[in-house]
Amino acid sequence: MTIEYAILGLLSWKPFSGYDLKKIISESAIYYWSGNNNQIYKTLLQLHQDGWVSQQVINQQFLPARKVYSITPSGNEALQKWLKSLPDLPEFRSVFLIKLEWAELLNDSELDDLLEVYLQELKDGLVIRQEENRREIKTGRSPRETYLWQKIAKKTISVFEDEIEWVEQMRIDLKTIRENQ
Amino acid sequence: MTIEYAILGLLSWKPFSGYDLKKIISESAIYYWSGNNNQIYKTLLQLHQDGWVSQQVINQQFLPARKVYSITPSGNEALQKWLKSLPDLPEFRSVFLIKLEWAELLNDSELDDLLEVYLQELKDGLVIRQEENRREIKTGRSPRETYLWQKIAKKTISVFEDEIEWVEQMRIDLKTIRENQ
DNA sequence: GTAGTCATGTAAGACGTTACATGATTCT
DNA sequence: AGAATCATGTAACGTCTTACATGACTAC
Repeated sequence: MTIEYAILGLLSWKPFSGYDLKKIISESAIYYWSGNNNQIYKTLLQLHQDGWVSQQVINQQFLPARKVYSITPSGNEALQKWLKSLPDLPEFRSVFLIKLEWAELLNDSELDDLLEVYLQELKDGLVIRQEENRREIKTGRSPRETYLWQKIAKKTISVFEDEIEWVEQMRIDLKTIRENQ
Repeated sequence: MTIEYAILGLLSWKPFSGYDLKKIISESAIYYWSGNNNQIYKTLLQLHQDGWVSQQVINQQFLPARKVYSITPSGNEALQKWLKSLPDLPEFRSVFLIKLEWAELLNDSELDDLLEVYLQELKDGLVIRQEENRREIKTGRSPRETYLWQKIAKKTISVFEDEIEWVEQMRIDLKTIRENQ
């Protein structure tokens, strides 16, 4: 389970409640999970049972009690071990690519429509990601960390920028192919 | 279920057996599923029940019977409808990015090791993808399709190339950050 | 009064992977 | 002798999402 370590990593930075984590995970592009309650609250229970996090219940006047989790020394050890473990290759999952593969079943204008709609979605998605990054210009605990965090942020937007460029080039090329027929 | 349509798309190209599909899906980068038996054989059963594919049993001398599936007119209709439907945004899932976010817990040489190992994995992965593309230089049924198929193939390798470049730039930058301290 | 935020949690189901099971042939 | 290929399928399990459930406060 990698969400286990994703949460552990966040708690190594600051203590958070399940509710906080849910927000972070559902709003950040690098955390590719939906950020649903079930997964987060169950994972926190698991982490607590493993002794990797400790829980502090904070009662509130008119609101439900907050359960704030902090990383423990053994949790930190587990996180370190994971950080040093063999990294996984990234996965680029594009259902659009699968659609494109069978685009021969579409006529020229249908394909154009598909590309246009996709392009618009990408551009909207890019704006959302750019706003997400602007909202939190995170300063790290060291120049090295600040650099890495900026590099991560830039990566999430460059994936979209590259995809937009790729589609735009495709539209140009398709026009040329049609003219040469 | 998108694997349903992924299989339907392949069958719109040529008839295939479950065994054939398993191979294609597990070896191709754009089909991001593992290509396990369970999923494929169950999906084919489903597609057959829906009347989207037809089955032809081919008995063989010393080998188990092959069940070859072909797309039906209603399957083709369903596929067309799917092709024209709203495309999903691509997902870039990188566990490495989550690791990098907490790399502050590693010292300089540990981070260097992580980057080096990751880079090596990426380079190995790139070679595998390049070989995959070289194995089948697919010619489409039209210049348009040939172009699209090449564009898809190039995309699967450019994702890796971009990632390699990104990591290499990071190594250079990290060296500079250390020297300026 | 309707929707959103804060805050927890559970139930049901969809989706995906690993591993098991069979059995003959062919390659090293 | 052992492993790989061809070819089907099932069982068990892990992961992930959607939807349900509660309840007070706040903003429009």
